[in-house]
Amino acid sequence: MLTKHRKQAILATLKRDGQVIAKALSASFDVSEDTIRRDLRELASEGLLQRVHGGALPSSPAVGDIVQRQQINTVAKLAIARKAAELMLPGQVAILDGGTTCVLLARHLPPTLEATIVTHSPSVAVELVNHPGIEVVLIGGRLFKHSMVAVGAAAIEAITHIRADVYFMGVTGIHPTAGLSTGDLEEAYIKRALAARAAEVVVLASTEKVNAASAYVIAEVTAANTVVVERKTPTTLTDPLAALGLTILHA
Amino acid sequence: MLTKHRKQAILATLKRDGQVIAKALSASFDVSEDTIRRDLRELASEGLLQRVHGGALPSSPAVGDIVQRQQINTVAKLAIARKAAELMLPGQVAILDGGTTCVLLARHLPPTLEATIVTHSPSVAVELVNHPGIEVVLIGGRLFKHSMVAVGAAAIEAITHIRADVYFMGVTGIHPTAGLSTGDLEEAYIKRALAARAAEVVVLASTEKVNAASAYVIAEVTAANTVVVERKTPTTLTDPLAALGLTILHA
DNA sequence: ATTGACATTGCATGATATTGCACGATAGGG
DNA sequence: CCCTATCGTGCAATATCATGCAATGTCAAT
Repeated sequence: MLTKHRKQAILATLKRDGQVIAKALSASFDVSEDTIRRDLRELASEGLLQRVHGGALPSSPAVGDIVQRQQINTVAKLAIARKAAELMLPGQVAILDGGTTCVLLARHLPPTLEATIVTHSPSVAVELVNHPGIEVVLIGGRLFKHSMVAVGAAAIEAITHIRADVYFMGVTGIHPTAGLSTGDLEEAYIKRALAARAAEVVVLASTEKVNAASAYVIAEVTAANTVVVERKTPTTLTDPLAALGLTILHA
Repeated sequence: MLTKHRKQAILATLKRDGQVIAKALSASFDVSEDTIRRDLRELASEGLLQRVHGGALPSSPAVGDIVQRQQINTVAKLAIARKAAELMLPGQVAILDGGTTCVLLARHLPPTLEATIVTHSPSVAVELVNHPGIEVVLIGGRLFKHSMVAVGAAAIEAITHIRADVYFMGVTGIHPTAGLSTGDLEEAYIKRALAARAAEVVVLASTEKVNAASAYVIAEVTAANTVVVERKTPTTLTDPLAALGLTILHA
């Protein structure tokens, strides 16, 4: 058994069980506990796990949780959300996508604003319950857990009964030729349906999304779209989009 | 069991239940109460929880909307929710009402349960996102902010496309002659529609609801209903219902 | 094939962490 | 006010740890 293989196996076990115990590893690999301890120490120094008395734990808590995604790139997302919130006008009907940025947008709507928000995200809905002036319309459907939004035929059907002034869309990629894209097919359908029902589409994206493309295309990048990105080396990153006639707002 | 793992589990339990009891933790982790006390002391010194006699409470009171209502009669509601959670069977399709008790029910579903939950409450939906085995179907519609559930024609229409095995219903009043009632007309319509689409209806109510009546009637009290109430002077309070042939479960 | 540099491993040893128990102090309910 | 459950502390037993060192294995150059 090679050292490297053993370390890989340790990491695999850790990922599977959420923890590893030195004694158990020693037995299963048939090496001394000292060797395991050495392995764990080295893996810990590489940041691949977190050493604790008796074994080890994952260095970063379990992934996949929306709470966690919420914590990455918070500053940029907050800036984008604030900027986008300014675009809402009193009396408008706006569609809010799922995703952390849209939750932040909902949180930062002006407290005195009177408007209607349509959303297929329970998180956004919960966020808006305490806002006195916002009427909330919830789009139902099967809940896609990864991004926590309603998808599927029921959602598509419900969307056809809506007409909105503006749709705040979150995307995974904005690419000059690949267009607007996202990582899930069902979500792409939903976003396309929502975009079709709104007079104006505002895309919210941090600059890391610009020039990136995901598997499922939502729409072409056209002059009709407004993109809100954070202010960050604007010339280099947004030029490809500006060339397409997109309206670009820097947060 | 690693010490750190145990502490994480304590924090998770605390987050889930809103409180932890030293003795119960000692039993569930199979360590001495001293060890638990030490853990709680250390977690408290890190500001992760607040130590109290007999156990611990969250350091910062949970934020959110219905949290305030959630804090009244918590013990009874929690007991009811736990009892009702036991009624769920694998593979079933269940409808969950809005309301704090149903959120608690969602939170206490067995982690290994595989089932489908239909709900018109974004709060319940959000609660279930991290449950690996539960498929969530969201009923859309206009959001009634007071109780934070979807209501209106769109919701009624969506409900007609559902057939469920069981409907866990929250009510404001259970009265021998006035029947099951609630405080909002729209909600009453929704509850009636949901009840019509479920093979079995389980009413969740603390004893204070028994013999009370609100403005809008949902349904008559019939032998077909099961009522879950907390165990509290059962003879005096539930007798009027038992006389009607209701199945009564004491939590 | 041999040699030497280097990595890996297991063991011994002293250090540290964790745990359960004993005992007196304290808090809460009746 | 008393009684009981819970608490905090000191202490001893055990488990786990880090380190040094010697034995063994690996591999490339000769």
